Order: sequence, then structure tokens, then C-alpha cells
Amino acid sequence: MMELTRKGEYAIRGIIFLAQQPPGKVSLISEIAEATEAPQTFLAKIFQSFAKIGIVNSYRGTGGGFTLGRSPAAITLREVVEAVEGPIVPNRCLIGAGSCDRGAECNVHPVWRKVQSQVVGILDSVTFAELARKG
Amino acid sequence: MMELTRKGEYAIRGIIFLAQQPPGKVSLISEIAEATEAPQTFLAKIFQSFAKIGIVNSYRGTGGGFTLGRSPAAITLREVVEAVEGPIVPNRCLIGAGSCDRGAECNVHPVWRKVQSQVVGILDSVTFAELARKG
DNA sequence: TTATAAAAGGATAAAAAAGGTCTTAAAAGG
DNA sequence: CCTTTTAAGACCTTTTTTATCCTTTTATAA
Repeated sequence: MMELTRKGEYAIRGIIFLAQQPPGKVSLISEIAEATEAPQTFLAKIFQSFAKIGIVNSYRGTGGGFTLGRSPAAITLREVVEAVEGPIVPNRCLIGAGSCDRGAECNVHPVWRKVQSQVVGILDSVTFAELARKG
Repeated sequence: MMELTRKGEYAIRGIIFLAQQPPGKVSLISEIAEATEAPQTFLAKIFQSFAKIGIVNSYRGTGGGFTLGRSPAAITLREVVEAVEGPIVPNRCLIGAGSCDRGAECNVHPVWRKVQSQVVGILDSVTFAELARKG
């Protein structure tokens, strides 16, 4: 339960790699894929979606590639995880009003809500500045 | 991310149902399935696996059915969730030594470890005595 | 302007997991 | 031995994951 998918793993490793490059360095998807041991075309898809939401910048053509969209300290683990895996929601019932008819009288709901807030809190407190630190 | 599967939902609802029955009452799988709105044959599979690990007792033949294997207060939410979903492991790398070659120098691992211990702690603290309470 | 480099986007597909059914066997009671 | 009820395993369908391939678009440089 609660396992990160490969997509999530590749995404995190990819962003860590970018965070470890000298500022301004543009990295090819082929470099990133090799360094993170991720399938290149798959990683490319992930980075395309990251470019759309501003986590990375992408540049086409000769000399193109990817850079981080913000400083590593301004990118949280939560943001990257949710970008690829969707929102952190331990129980379907929490998703939206009406999706669970047991809502009111169900004693399990508050437990999941607690789990959710704890996990979100932890992932929100970790930035890629820390994750990229070597040593 | 972190979503409980239907299997997990049915399992929890089924155990809550049993916990709400008068002590000693034997319930048919058909009753439990109807009450929890779960597919009967699917729920039967889940309860078979629960019988093996002692969460429930099963009785065949006329007058047979299922009862809780222990008092509701002695069954934790964690136990039921892990029985159907497998261990709570946010990152594959935590599963076993050697399954991740990045272990030592990886800064993400401690974060997942923290997530794991928080979630396990919460689910361990909730018993079916509380979950079965009505009102 | 032509060639080259690189990401973007779409279509497809294999593999795995989730979700569920069906059939036969075994146990218990009458 | 007949009925009721779970046990066990084979089987099937759908969805999600994990990719791959091909074409298009954008950018650069000769």
C-alpha cells in the first residue's frame, strides 16, 4: 500500500539530477535518463508535464534541453509527487462531496483524513534543495 | 496516491459489520456482502484469507458462517489493511535490503521512512471497537 | 534556406494489477 | 445421503502502469 510508481521514482530522480547541475546548465533528456536509469521516452513524457506546470523549463532545438523552473528550495517533494501521482488521498471517499454516501456516520473517514494531513505535511516540508545535497 | 483499493474498503466494512453483531452471532457471507454492498464471491475470498490469519473464524455447513476471531478491540485498522493490501511501504526501496542500490546516499529514503512510521502509527492506534461504534 | 537538433504530441501496445466470476471440493447437520 | 455453507483454485475482464514509436513543431547554426 502507498507505493510510489516508477513514474514517481523517475520524476523525483530527474528533478534531483537537475537540482544538482550548475545553475543555468541545460540538460538533455538523454543525459537525465541515463543518469537516473530511466527509460528516455517515458521520462520525456514526465518532463513534458513538468514543463507545463512550471517545475522545469524546456528549450527546443540545438542547445535545447531542460532546466529547473525555480530554485530547488522552492520545489517541494509534495509538488513533484502530486504532479505525477495525483493528489494524496488515502481513501476515495475524501475526494469529493457525494462520492461516498457513508460520509457522515462513518468512523473511518477521520482516520484517513489524519493520515492524509500527516503525509502531506511531511512531503510539504521537504524541498529539492535538501534532496539534492550530496554526501 | 495512497488510495485504498476496493478490496481494502470491502474488508474494512466487512469487519466493521461483524464487530457490530451481537457476540457469538454467526453471519453468512451473503448477509455481510449485502450489508456492505460488496460482491459476495469477492468478499468471500477476502474473508477466506482473514480466516487463515485468525482475524475471523469460519464455519462450514449448515449454521455456518463467519465470526470475529478476536474482540473488536484487539483488531487494529493496520492489521486489516495490511492483510489485504500488503505492508505499508511508501517506497519500493524500503522493502528489503539490496532492492535499492541507491540506499546509502539517497536523501529521499529517510522521508519515506518517516511517512511510513507516521501512517503505521495512526493505523495501529485505531481498533475496530472504535470503528464499529454507532452514532 | 537548408540541415540539424531537440522537445511536443499522439497512437499504440505489452505487462501487471485490480476486480470479479465460476466450478468443484470439503465440512457439518439433519 | 441430501442440503447448506465455506474453501480453494482456475479463469476472465477491465483498468492502470509502463513503456515504445512516429510525426510534428520549434529553435539554432551553417
